[in-house]
Amino acid sequence: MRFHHSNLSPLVPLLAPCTRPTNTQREARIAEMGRAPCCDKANVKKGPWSPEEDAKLKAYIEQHGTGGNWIALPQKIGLKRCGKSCRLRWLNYLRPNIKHGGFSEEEDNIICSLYVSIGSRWSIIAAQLPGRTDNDIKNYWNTRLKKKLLGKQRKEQQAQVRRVSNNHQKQDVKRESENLIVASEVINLVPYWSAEYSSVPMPVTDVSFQHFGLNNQTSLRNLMVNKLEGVRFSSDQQQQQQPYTNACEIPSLPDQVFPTMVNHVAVVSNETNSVTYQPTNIFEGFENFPSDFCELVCVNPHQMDRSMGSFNYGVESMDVMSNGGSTNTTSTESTSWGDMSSLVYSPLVSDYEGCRQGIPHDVVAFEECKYFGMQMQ
DNA sequence: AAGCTATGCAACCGCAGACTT
DNA sequence: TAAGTCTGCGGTTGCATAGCT
Repeated sequence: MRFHHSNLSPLVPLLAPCTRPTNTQREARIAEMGRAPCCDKANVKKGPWSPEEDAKLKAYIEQHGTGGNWIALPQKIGLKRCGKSCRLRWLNYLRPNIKHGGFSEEEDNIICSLYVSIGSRWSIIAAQLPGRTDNDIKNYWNTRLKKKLLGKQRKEQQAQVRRVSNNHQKQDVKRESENLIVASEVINLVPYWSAEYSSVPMPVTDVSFQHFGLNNQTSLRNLMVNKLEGVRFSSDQQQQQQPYTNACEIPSLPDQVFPTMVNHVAVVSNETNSVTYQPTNIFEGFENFPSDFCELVCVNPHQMDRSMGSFNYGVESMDVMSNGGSTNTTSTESTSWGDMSSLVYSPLVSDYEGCRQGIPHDVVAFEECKYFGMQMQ
């Protein structure tokens, strides 16, 4: 266990008298007992970096490396900066081969495609774009790309509303709305690993990506179904106990799979804390489901991700109950990305820090891909 | 030219998880 | 195994500047 004297305020004796502590004393005690601040905030400089600071940091890291300890780094160099600040400056600005601005159409598509698939996991997205930082991509998405896509999305929706208004049969409206999902700009993005983007290196893993993109209705449906399926919505108990260890094992889902999700819901009584099951249509209240979903996917995929997450939690509770109240180990799998340790590394990683100290980002992406039920070969 | 608003981007913050002792 | 420490991530903030009135 490491002990930093700097964490202890010299003003506070270790055996303080039992009087009401001042704020300073309280903070010092907290520092003693719990998590220490990463740096002495009173003595660190904040704000933009000067060229001199940049030069010092760059020169030191190029010569000695980070030493695996960002906290100690600024002291060694003589910088009055927080270690985290140094790390950020290096990763986002000073390290070699960083590209700033000037995102190409190709990069736009990659970002959008991945955002739709995995949400705001910028580090994973950045790992697929050599020279780009997660911060850069995040900023680019928030300031430009999102607006760009929203503009296109609105046009699509307006055109679609006109088409749908001519269709009076409910069934047809539903089918049409589903097509809207697929037709929307975001969904139709060509998957970045397709041959069309030949200049972008294909991820090389044991399992190569083939159909990650949501470029057809089946993929989209599978995305949703598998996300739900992944939390054992199916009545197939055998399948419930067998998490997919390989995306190849994800069964192709029959067209009738949606009706199986119209099932039962756990109702918790506030008074007795008992749980009962009531038959329900889980899409109740989602009469506009397809278009709602489209909006989530196209306008705020991250929100969709969270929405699906709440689905997960709801379903997990069913899982627990269906086991007679015993904890079900599989429920963890449905909320985490699972154990990735057995998966292989891919050479397709950004070069810095040995892929951020060995985190196989594209493997994470693969896991997520698997999680979302994307098809792979 | 001055003031206001919108935009872009660098940097900060807090949290979670991994690692270490 | 528990608790301290460090790193990395995503969300947010604040400043500089461009564009508009």
